[in-house]
Amino acid sequence: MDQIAVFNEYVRRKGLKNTNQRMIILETFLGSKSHYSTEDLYLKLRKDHPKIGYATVHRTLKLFAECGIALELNFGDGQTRFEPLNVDQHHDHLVCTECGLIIEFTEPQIEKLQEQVASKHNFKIESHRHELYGLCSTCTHKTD
Amino acid sequence: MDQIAVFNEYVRRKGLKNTNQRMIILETFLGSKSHYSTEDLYLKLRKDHPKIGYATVHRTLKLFAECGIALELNFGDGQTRFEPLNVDQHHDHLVCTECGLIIEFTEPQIEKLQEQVASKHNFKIESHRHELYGLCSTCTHKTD
DNA sequence: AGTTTTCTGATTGTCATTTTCAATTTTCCG
DNA sequence: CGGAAAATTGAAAATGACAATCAGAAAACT
Repeated sequence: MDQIAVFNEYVRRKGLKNTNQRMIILETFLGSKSHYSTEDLYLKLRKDHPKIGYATVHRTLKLFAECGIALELNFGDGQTRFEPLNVDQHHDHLVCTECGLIIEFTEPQIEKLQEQVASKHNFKIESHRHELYGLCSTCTHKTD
Repeated sequence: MDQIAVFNEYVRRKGLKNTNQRMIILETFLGSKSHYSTEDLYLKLRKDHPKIGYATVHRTLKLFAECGIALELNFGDGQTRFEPLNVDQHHDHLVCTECGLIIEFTEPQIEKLQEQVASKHNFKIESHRHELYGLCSTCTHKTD
């Protein structure tokens, strides 16, 4: 079941409606590897679909997060970002504090250790977030 | 060197001033295990020190973060929290999405794996953040 | 003590996000 | 199909956390 199917299923189950705007937003959202803020996606959409409002983009992104096909990211810069989420393949992030580059990584061993930590505290993990902040290889070698 | 000393040192080095308000805020901040938002700390302070303004609390917390005796936390609920930081002992967080309980944990092996991930990408870690969200033992057993 | 510099606190500004509401669109059912 | 009911849209305004402003107060320096 792909993301579009998940979304349609969610819409049906919740008695929501399937609109043109939502489909356009979903397709644009999925068709990129980026980590979009509402602003980013709104601006990108505006080129081809100038009628779609900011509020709609924002509400739709929240909806994506709600139904599990998008993940809300917050790198502490005051902008919530959303990334397309593939249920099977979770990943975490390396964030360059200099240039903003975002690298994704997975480390199954860390995931496993997390589970151990959680069970030690009788804690049931629903989600997690793991971000490493620092300098990417390019910025490390820059002379400021 | 304890946090108060670190702060005083920082103030001296930067040519800042050592005011009553800052000392009161620092003591109150250190004297609790909590993870304060500006609002939280402001309200707590107001009981004994109603003259201290919100802006001062906010600026002072930022100052603490700047000089390294506090850590800014962002659990994605739109509120930045600050926690007293002991330089020697880093820890991460388990956050209960139901009741807001925050448990601290440390896992040296995870730290080590992080370093490996970073070096794989020629990335130089400056800081990181690792949070596990889910249900604490109490909330797991609640019947909603 | 006097001067200079920083700090304080009330207020205002800013910016991302959320809500509002009238008009529109979709879905459902006859 | 057609029309009612319900949800959605988009522009605009509201909200809320955080940051900046500024005149008066306090601290540091001489």
